[in-house]
Amino acid sequence: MFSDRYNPREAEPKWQKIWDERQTFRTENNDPRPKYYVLEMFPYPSGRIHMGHVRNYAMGDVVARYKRARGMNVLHPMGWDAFGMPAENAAMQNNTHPATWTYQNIATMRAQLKSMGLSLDWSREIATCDPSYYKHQQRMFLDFLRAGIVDRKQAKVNWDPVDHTVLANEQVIDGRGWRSGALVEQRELTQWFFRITDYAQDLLDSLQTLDRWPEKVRLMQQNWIGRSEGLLVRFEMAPGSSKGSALEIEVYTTRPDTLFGAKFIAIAADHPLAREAAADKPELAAFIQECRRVGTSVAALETAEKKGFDTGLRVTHPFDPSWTLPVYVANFVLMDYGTGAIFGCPAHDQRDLDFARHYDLGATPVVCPPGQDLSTFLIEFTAYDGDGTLINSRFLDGLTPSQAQDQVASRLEQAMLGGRPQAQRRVNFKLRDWGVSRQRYWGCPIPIIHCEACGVVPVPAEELPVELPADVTFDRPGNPLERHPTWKNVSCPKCGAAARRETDTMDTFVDSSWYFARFTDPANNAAPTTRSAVDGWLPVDQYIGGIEHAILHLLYSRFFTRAMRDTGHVGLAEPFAGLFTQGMVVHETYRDEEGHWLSPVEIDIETEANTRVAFRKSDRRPVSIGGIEKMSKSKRNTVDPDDIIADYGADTARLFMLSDSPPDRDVIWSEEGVQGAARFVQQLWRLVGSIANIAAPAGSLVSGVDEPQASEVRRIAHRHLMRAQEHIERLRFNTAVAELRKLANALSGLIGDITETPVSHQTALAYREAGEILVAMLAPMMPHLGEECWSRLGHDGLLSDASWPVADPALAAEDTIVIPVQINGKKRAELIVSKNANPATLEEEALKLEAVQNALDGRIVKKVIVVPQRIVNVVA
RNA sequence: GCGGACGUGGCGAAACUGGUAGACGCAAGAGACUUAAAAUCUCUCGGGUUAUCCCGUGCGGGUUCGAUCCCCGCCGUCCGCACCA
Repeated sequence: MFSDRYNPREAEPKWQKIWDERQTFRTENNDPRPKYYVLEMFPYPSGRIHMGHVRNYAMGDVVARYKRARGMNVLHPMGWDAFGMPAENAAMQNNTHPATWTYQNIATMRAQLKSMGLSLDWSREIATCDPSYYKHQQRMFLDFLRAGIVDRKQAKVNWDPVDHTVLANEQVIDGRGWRSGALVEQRELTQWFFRITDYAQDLLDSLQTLDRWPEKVRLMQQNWIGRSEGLLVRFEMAPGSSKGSALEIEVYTTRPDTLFGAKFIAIAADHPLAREAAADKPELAAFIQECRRVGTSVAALETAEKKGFDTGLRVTHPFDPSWTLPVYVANFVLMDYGTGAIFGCPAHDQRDLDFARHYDLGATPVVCPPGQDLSTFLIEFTAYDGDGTLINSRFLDGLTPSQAQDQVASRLEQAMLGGRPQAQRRVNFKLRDWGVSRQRYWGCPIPIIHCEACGVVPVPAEELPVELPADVTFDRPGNPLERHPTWKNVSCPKCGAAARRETDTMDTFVDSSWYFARFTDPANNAAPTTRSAVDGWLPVDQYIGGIEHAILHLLYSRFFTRAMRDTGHVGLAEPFAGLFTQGMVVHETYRDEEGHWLSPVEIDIETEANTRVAFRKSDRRPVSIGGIEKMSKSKRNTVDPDDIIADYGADTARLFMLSDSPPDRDVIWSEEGVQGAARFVQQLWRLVGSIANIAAPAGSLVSGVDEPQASEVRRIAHRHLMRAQEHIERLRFNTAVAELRKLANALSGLIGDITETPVSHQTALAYREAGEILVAMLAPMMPHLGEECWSRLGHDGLLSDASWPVADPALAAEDTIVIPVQINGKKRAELIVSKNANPATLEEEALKLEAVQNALDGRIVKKVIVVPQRIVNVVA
């Protein structure tokens, strides 16, 4: 046969154009078929797509195309997470406007995504930086404000003194601003907050309902929310101790059972009492300053010694008026958890022990481990935090810690101090309210006006959106909105007096917290959502993205959906019914003799004596092959999707991203792997060609006709179809590809065996059916090849409009099966039997086998275990 | 420190719910075709002094007729959180 090669360079643009012209993937809201919403995390328009995008969108597209073929009304939209700092950084560096930069990137990346042949409904495209999007976000901000979900309060934030802006915790590296390198300061600023903590319990409880989420993500969110049950206990100032206003110190503890082991009280450096005590103690004031400076650095926290400063104050033990405890300011106590004060029990908390050893405060054990002799039980270097029996604890002696906790709580709830119960049970969360204020330009303006007389005044709904001014400068650090000559000067909507516009913008995570809802009716100009549309489409049936969003984006979206529900914008709480977190794309790294990183396109790899060696293309100098790492610009181990698509075609790139590695694990990009995928594309093309050559054009298959060859073809086609379906349903794309390869191999083998031509009518029809099954199976992964093959098989319409073949289990079933026969658990023989053979027959047939008798060697059969259709095990 | 995941050929991996370990592929080797190369096709490919046998899923135990899978204890790798009282 003459050259029969599939040419993706011609075919792919052709089919993309046809899909586009016929609006094949446009989705209507009022379609009667069952809905399926598949969504991949939308990209940040950074400039160009990378291989991670290719992997993410290839997976989503398989699901979308598959569900579509199975007769569902599939929503598969795409948009842009378009606000954010890189646009401002680019503006500063290149003197372009953030909007220009962003929209250029969007245009580039849209074209790249289109070249992948994704079945997206582009008519629903949204960009979060578009006023038609953020207008609704501003409206919801005001709805939330009215509903008490938005708060304005003072908070400690990371302040970069060089760039004049607040930084997120992630942007502070070793205590320094990631851009400026300046030491970050802690500042008290008034900021806007979303009251996510009001939803903490529900966000935690509802994790249990997310049974199609990875366990790992649920656990991470659970830990992040960080619920703990404990006790608030107030310690009275010892007589003559208090010089200031405070009469007591309130601590939070989860271990009230260890109260008789208390040796000290420690308060945070920012505790009001610490400040008060520092007023007449310069050394203490200096210590507090020191704590604040070190406070943010993670590295410093790891190594920091437990340090404190004795305030000279003393408090009384709640159960013994004659027992007083010293009060320290300590560097390891956090102001923003619990009450910012603790009681220290050195024997049963390692941090307290470290601290107590430093200041010689003692460590009386009060919980004795099981089996330990209490007279010899000593705490030296390691605190004991396990279970046991209470000792040295007066009325608690002999109880378990949990009994003692309850006992202490009950007693102190009864005891009165200053006219109130001395203690109170309290559930505490690590989760903090979500600070959304950012002193940046390229974000959604917060629609608020500050009036001298009226205070905080919402921008009236009819004046939304509050649009970003276009004429801004980036020649200096800080917020361009703040120094814009006119933008912030407005009159108060309430009293008409001169007022000031809020110049902070929203955290970009707000933008991505509801875009999935907006996709359901992106053209609604009057409201963020159309209830009939959003309630019909949500939840997202399958959400796919990187694990790096396990907490932030996914938790914020869960919160935001609840807030939208409580303000009437949606009718549910959980936006994502199914979540899948895909692995990264990784690649080998290369360095030249000077240690400079080299890109894969700069080198050649050869095999010498069974070892792979690399050379630089330009001068043939040796290159060392390094570890396999996440593709990154700094290590230069990236591969440009455009290059791959130009060289091999989108289908090959997609196929490779889906094969070999399980989708939740990292996939290693390799030239050999891509070539293997490309070979398979060609193999499929040739196979479909062979089938097209023998297939009869008309007539229909008749079941029950005894034509072994036809039955065999149908059997393998239906069997692999069934299995491939299962793999796709479970998002096991690597095994789905394997199933496709098995079918292709089997069909190639059968076709190669054909000696008689022409084949019988039934056999020809069976091949035709098998060919269509093959093409249907490959199409979700390789859609362009799918269409090309479909038309090669003689179809006029689009495969994208055709329905999925119906797998027939009866046709797939085999009449006879091979069953292993074991003796004492070791395989000794095989038994070929009818599929439906009953256990008695199986046992009888197995024992008759010569191999079995030989292996038994005269031993007496004690027992025979028969698992029909699986195994026979002879116990001798 | 706390929490979690993972550990199978030279490599990526597969194995349903405890039932033939290594499917499918990559790399490698041998051969066919070709003037040659590419492409394609055929065969081999966990280990063992070559077998109707033995060993083998990180290591050591256990449960079971039977364990990659379940239980206990180690070792290693990776990830998340991290002074959260």
